[in-house]
Amino acid sequence: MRGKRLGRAFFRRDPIELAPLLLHKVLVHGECAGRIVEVEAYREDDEASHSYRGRTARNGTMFGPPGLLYVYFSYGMHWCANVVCGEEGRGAAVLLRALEPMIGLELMRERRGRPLRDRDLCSGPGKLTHALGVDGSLDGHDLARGDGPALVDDGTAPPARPGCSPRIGISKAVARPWRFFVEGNPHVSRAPRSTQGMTPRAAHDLP
DNA sequence: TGTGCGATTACG
DNA sequence: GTAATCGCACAC
Repeated sequence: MRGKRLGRAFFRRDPIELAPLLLHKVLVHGECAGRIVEVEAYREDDEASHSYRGRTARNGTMFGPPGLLYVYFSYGMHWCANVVCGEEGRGAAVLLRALEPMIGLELMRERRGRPLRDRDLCSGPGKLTHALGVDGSLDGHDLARGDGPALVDDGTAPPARPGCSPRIGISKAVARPWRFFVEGNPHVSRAPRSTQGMTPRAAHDLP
């Protein structure tokens, strides 16, 4: 994987600004790598965010410095990975929802344990962590330095016009269109794979 | 100390 | 459409 590891300054932004910038960056872990094609922004003043009611045992990592990996256990079965962002102590993060597999597809298929098409390997937040071997032991890992998982810029620019839609699987703040994805990419987790004419700017005025 | 439910997935 | 599966957050 040729490219440069993203440093802490890159992550020191509002999640709604950072989220579309993460599209086309590459998540690297061990022998596997995949290009980010779908993310969701979660702000601290956002009822759908784990950080909305302040720091707890589960979400402590969200309040750490930007660039930490926040990994939590979902539905008693799956791990989900986020990138902590904004100033330290804020409680903002971007959820990684789908990757386009690039390297280590056979290992991904082996981990996932099913005869899957490429597009089924990492097309969901629980799927991508499983495929890349990311679990709770990596909660709090610093993506900005050292070994282990990294976010890499391989020179591919983010999409000029990312898709934008409401976030998936939440029951609060459902109208906020803070899910961003690579329009038309087959590795995106699920419909809508095309934008609904929403813009993140408009979202700031939504309940 | 009890319990409802979730930033999901896979299968019928 | 819905079972699986369990830790967390908050009510009691």
